[in-house]
Amino acid sequence: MLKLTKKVDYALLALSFLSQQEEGQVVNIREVSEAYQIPTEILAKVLQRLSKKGILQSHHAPKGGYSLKKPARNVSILDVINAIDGSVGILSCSDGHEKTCQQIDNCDIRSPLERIQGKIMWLLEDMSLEEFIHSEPTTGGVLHGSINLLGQPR
Amino acid sequence: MLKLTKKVDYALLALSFLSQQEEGQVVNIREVSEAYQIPTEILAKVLQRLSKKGILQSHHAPKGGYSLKKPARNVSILDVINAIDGSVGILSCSDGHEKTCQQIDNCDIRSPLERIQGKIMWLLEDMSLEEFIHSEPTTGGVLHGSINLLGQPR
DNA sequence: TTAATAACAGACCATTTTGGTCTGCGATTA
DNA sequence: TAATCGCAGACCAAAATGGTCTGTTATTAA
Repeated sequence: MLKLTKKVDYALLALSFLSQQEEGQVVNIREVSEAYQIPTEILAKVLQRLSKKGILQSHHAPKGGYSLKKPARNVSILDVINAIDGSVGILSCSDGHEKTCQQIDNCDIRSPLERIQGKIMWLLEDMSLEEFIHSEPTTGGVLHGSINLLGQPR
Repeated sequence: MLKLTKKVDYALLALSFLSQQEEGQVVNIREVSEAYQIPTEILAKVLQRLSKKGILQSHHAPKGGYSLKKPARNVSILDVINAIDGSVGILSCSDGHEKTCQQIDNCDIRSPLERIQGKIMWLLEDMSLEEFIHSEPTTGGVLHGSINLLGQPR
């Protein structure tokens, strides 16, 4: 529920890794997969999609690999999620095939949910890969301690 | 991706329906399921959980049913999601069993993701059921006019 | 007192989504 | 021209989710 897929995790890890490279440096899949213990085959797919969506530049040759196509500043987290998962949508009926939704006729919650969804998307759109990567570490054990991020002002 | 489950949809629909009742009025599962075409058995489970979590009051008798236990103003959307799905967490490794995460040792993205998650949770916590229900309708076609087109169809 | 009503409980199965594997092809360059 | 790398898609396995089935328990009205 509201969870990112592992593929998005892998994408963000790889992008993080690539961002740390020198300008123009290419990195191949194996290097990334070894750095983070990600199965190469699935990482390959992830990077392919990022490349197809214009986030990565691929160098299709020996000594080739991938590099960022745009500055990390110009890539949003939403871009990454969209590239990998298709699209973000908290509504379970927002798959473009609304006919399948039994509740569509008298659905009281659609527009409120759209508002929430809009906020989430704005939030994801608003954070660039650069900002994401240089995010200050939070203090350890946050997640299992108490989710004290809750009260944190934005 | 980042999608709410149908059970949460059902919960929100039911809560919306219950909010529209007069004070003290109880509604049984069948009435709700007919109003929205939701299978009664699964709706039963959803309402049971809401009741167990203190969001609904159950009346276990003939002519019984459910009613809101607290004013809609005092129930957040996050409360509802937590009641139904357990907990919200965008991290795929945040299940309390981190040992299973291969990337934990050199994970560059954990704390940034925690920040995003915190923001999302704040947003969900900040919206009450009352606000949710009385949300202004968005102009038609928002979903398909813009949001949905951001990613490729699957 | 008892039968009807409605919630409670959990095992169970089906479907969908996701993660991951396997196989082969295509581009580039040393 | 062979080695290295990405590209592509079929395919399978595992997990999450949606939904069904069977039965139990509490309350009330007849």
